[in-house]
This record gives sequence, C-alpha cells and structure tokens, in this order.
Amino acid sequence: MTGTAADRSHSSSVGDYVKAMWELAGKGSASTKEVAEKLSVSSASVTGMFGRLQEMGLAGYERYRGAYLTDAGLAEALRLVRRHRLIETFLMEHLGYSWQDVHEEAERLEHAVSDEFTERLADLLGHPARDPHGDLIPAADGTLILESSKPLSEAQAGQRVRIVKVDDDSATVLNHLGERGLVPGRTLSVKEVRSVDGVVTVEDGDGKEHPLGEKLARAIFVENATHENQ
Amino acid sequence: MTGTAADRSHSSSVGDYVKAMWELAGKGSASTKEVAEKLSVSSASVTGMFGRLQEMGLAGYERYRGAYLTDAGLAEALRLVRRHRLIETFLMEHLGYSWQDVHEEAERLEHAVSDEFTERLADLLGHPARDPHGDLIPAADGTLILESSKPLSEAQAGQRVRIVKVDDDSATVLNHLGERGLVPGRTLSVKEVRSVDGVVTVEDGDGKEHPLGEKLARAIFVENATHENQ
DNA sequence: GCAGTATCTTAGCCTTGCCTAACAATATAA
DNA sequence: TTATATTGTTAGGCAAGGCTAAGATACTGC
Repeated sequence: MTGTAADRSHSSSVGDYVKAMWELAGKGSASTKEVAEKLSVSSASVTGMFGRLQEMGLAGYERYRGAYLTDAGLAEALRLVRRHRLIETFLMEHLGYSWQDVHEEAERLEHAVSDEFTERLADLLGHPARDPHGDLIPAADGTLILESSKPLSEAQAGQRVRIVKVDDDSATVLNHLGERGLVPGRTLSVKEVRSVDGVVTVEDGDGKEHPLGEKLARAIFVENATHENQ
Repeated sequence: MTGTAADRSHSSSVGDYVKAMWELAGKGSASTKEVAEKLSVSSASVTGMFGRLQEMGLAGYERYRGAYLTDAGLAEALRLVRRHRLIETFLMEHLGYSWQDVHEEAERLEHAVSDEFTERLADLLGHPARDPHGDLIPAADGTLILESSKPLSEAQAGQRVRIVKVDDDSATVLNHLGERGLVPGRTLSVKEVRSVDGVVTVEDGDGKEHPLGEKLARAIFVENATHENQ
C-alpha cells in the first residue's frame, strides 16, 4: 500500500481502530477487550495495534491500562466518522438503501474515498447536520457539536419528545424500530416509564402505543419536543 | 480480510491484476513485464501473482509464456470494469469531478463497493451504455457488447479512430498498408473524407499523412478512439 | 491479604503482497 | 550460431495484520 497522499496516509485497519476507540470512549480510554469485541478481532491483535497506534502518534498507551486517542487520533477518528455518516446519508437518500443496510456498505466505503470526494458529497447532500440514524455529522474541520439528547429510558411519563437518533448497530433492532416508524424525527408522547423492568411505553402520532424494553429504550435517544429545532 | 460474501471474495490486488490483464490483452495472453509496468510493481511480484491467479482459477499460466484470463477471470475483470466506469460516470455527473481527476478516485472505490451498490448506482445513472470517456460499460451479467467498427470510408473528418481489422485478402493491399504501419491497433486522425472520389486522408501518430483510395478505405475497419486505452 | 477469575501481553506462526538480487530462459542481431 | 540483451523466475526478506496458546497482571470476594 503506497499511501497516496496526506489525504489517506493510514491503513484501513488503523482507521477502524481509532474509530472504534472513539465510539467506545471518545477522548477517554478504551480497554483492549472492548476494542477487540467491537472489531471482532482477538485481544492479542488489539494489544499489537495499540502499540502501533502509539508509535504513529494517534494514541497513548500504557500496558494493562488501555489506550486513549491523542488529538491527532481524535481528528482521524472524526474524519472517518464524518465520511461514514455522509456516505450513509447518500446511500439512503440517493441510492434507496434501507435504514438497516446502510451501515455495512458505508463501513467499507469510508476507507476508500478521498477528502475531496467527501466534501463534494457533502455539497451534493446540502451539508446535512445529521445522518439518517440521527447522529451528528462532524464538521470538515474535525469539530463535533455536543449532543443534547438523552436515552428514552431517562425520559419522564407525560413528556413529549422527538427521536433524535437510534444508537444501535444491530440490524434486528433497526428493523424492529423501522417497521414501527420509530425513526429519527418522529415525535412521541411518553405514557409510562416503569422502573420495575425498565419498559417505556410511548404513543406515536397516530395514537398507537409501543411498549419498549430496556434495551430499546436505551438505544433510542430523544430530546424535548416543545419546540422544533431540527 | 474476511471476504464478506461471494460478492467480493477476491482481494483488491487480485482485482487489479485481472483488470490489468484484461486491459492489456482481453482474452489473449499478457506478459509479466506488461502487467508489471501497468501496475507499477516488480516483475517478480507479477510472477508470484500469476501463480496465485492460476490456483484461484482466474488465469492460466505457463512459465516464461505469460498468463491469460479464464472465463472466471474474465468475468471478474468485467465486473470491475463495470464498477469503474459506472463510478466514473457518477463522479463526473453528480459530484462535478473533472475528466482527469475521475480515474484515481474510481480506481480506489471500485474495490470497496458491493454489487448491490453498483446496481443501485446504475439505476441512479439511468443505465448508461458508456462512461464519460466514451468507453462501453459492461452489462451486469458480465457481457460486453462489441465495439461496432465501421469501414474507414464511413468515418468523418476530424475523428480519431483506431484500426480494428483490415478486411482484404490481397497480399498487395496488406503489404501496402503494412509498410506504412496501417495495421490493427494503430490510431489515426481522419483529415479529410472526400466524397467526390472517396479518398480518405489520415494522419498517423508520427504526423505522417496517408491518402487512401476508396478500395483501401473500405478495407480498413476502425472504431472510435475517443481516448487512451488499448 | 489471598485465591480465583477476568483481562492483557508475549511469543510464535500464518498469509498477502511487495521488494531486491541472483540466476535461467528466450530473443535478437552479428 | 553464438553473444548479448531482454525478459522471467527463484530465493530470501520485510511489514501489516491476523491468529492461538501460554504466561503475566489486575481485580474481586471472602
């Protein structure tokens, strides 16, 4: 691999690792095991890569103590996240991909596209603030505004909320929610938040009620729907 | 690399080689050196890959004698060419890439996209027959319609054409053309097509002009040579 | 504070691709 | 037809990334 430019100087593996670290811990430190599970590789491989990331200046690492992203690593991660989310948006809006299928394709593409491609795509899409899952898209300069939403599991009965994002990679979960119209942008009334088992019951705009188990309630992120600031 | 599906079971290197072989020789055989130059790798690397391609059933190979694509290899090459040309079309038509910048980006992307992506892209683009360079886009089933060649007598002044075949049995004619380098593969500029007597004047790559009578002009079959390849 | 479990690291090996250097075969030209 | 060039192949390495197995460290519960 030749490393075409400053543009794409890291291998796709390196990118996978920094992105995984960011998704797991942001600027905090990520453990070997967490990263290994997220990427479906062995712990030994992660240890090896942590060392390499440190040499490259993308991460700090101390044996038996996990690794954290440096500023350079963080920038690299956000660059990939931006690509990923813009690509997902494109796949859904222009190629008719479904909500669930988008992730895998974007995962491969994000390692192949250049910064130029990314920015032209952003133009084409009209510089969206969020991807189809409701996740914020980092800016081209590597900044990411803070998320003001909270998981549905922390909502109060009686609130009106709007789904902002769905934070889960599993196709099953996305499917289930997609079929019921529980997608970003939808406004809901919280009917009940049951502390005994964590089930949250919401009512959608059509008057239909959906009881959601704790797992789902924690995957759905909402914000107050008092005023609509999309 | 896990090899997600039957979809993308070969590595991107393997793809590069079969595509290079196809571009160099179609179904014919390609030499180690040609491929090495085309891909900017050492001859030793090509020898190694030729062996591997054979094991994979994508190519036939005999030491010191070059390699040729099997049907499977040809199909793989055409699949990549289809991807490449569709992606180039997309880059120019939707992302505003310029003619020159399109190739490099497509070269990387063609290894990252799935068949599903490719076909959805074809839909989006309206199933174009040719890419922006004028190259024919192979069909999804791996077939490539033959470039329709026509006699030089039917060319237009100003066209750049490539000789495809010379359709005449007479040794005199073949000799005459051969001596002047007017053989299959040669690229020409059509300077004048004179309707009064059917004389066609062409200029070869060395700037030399050749006036050809109607008889010769009808024996030489050409195709459009819109640009580089072959 | 120590045993037992959970997590991490090291060691050693594999595959893919690439490289250079040295040797072998083929082609060309005198 | 033999000498020389050109082309191809083998041998031996390297780096990235991955794996398993075995040993080291850290954490937890008593």
